[in-house]
Amino acid sequence: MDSAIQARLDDFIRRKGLRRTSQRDVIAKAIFSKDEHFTAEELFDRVRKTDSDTSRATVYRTLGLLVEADLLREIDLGDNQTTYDPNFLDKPSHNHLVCIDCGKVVEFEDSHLDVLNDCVTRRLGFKPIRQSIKIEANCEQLRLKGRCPNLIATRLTGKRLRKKR
Amino acid sequence: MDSAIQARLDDFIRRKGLRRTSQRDVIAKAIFSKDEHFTAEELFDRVRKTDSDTSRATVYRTLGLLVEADLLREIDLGDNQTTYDPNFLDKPSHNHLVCIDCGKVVEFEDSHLDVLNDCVTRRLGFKPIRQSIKIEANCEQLRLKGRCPNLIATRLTGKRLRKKR
DNA sequence: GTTATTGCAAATGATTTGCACAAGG
DNA sequence: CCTTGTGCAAATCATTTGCAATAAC
Repeated sequence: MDSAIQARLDDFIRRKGLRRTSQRDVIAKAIFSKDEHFTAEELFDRVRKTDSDTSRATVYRTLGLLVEADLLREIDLGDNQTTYDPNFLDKPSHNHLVCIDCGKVVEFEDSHLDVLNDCVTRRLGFKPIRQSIKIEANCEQLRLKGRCPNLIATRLTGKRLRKKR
Repeated sequence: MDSAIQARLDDFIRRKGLRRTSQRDVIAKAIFSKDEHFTAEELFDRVRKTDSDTSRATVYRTLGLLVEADLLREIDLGDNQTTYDPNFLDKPSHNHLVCIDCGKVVEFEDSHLDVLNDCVTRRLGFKPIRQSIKIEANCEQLRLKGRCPNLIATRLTGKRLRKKR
């Protein structure tokens, strides 16, 4: 994990009068050693594999902490659980495209979108704080080539495909 | 309720080999007599007040039906429940601005955003299906005048303010 | 030593579902 | 009639919480 992130976390913990614990370290490391999106449950599995006996409750609590510290952002991908995105530190205003066919999530940035969002918001008499754009789309790979490598992987694991419960 | 909507619903029901029931009529009327966003629970209350003894389960099931018929759209306003928006028939590509201070939701349309979304999606090699832009913002009313009429109403009812559960 | 943190299991809250009965076509 | 729809209560599922035990500082 980037030491800059560790520093920001330490800082946040100190300013809040909280405590640095082994569980929090383990969780933060598990998160920021990748740039993948994840759900609480996925993170819990990852943490469990790595080492400790950190509990599910602590994972949830730490996630809340990291979101508050703005090291992590909650995003909504349309399944019914919160997805966490660790990439806002590097790309502060990216957005998400979700493939309806295979569930793949693509991040993108477009400064034009930012500008327009800003304009719209001010025009309506508000001060913009945060925007989230989610585009749902169909896979061109699938349409053109009749198959999509990601689709197969997704179907195998059952992960991340819209689960209309 | 608009007879065009009734017609579309009838059509959908017939094509699917389903049945027109009094409950479905009551629920559809409750929804489309207003242009307000609502949650399942709010709709259930509304329906209960109007007349029948329609059950919560039927409300949920009918909501699913109407979404499938594309007469209604699910949107995510950041509280932890699905909000339903009946205004996509009139404004097929509007988006939502949510005031962080008072919870007010403002609908807006901006053709530039549509165009850009479309470009971005194609650039990434996908076929755009649906986009949802949610802008979170601060109330200018509150900042400039020190008060916001909507805030007071919201606090009184406790409805629709972000409920970080 | 205090006070924050953790793990556990039980609680929550929105939504879904199984089933026996009721009602469209 | 035959099948779909409904109400009810119980079940789910992600997430939160109360509480006694544990660990930071």
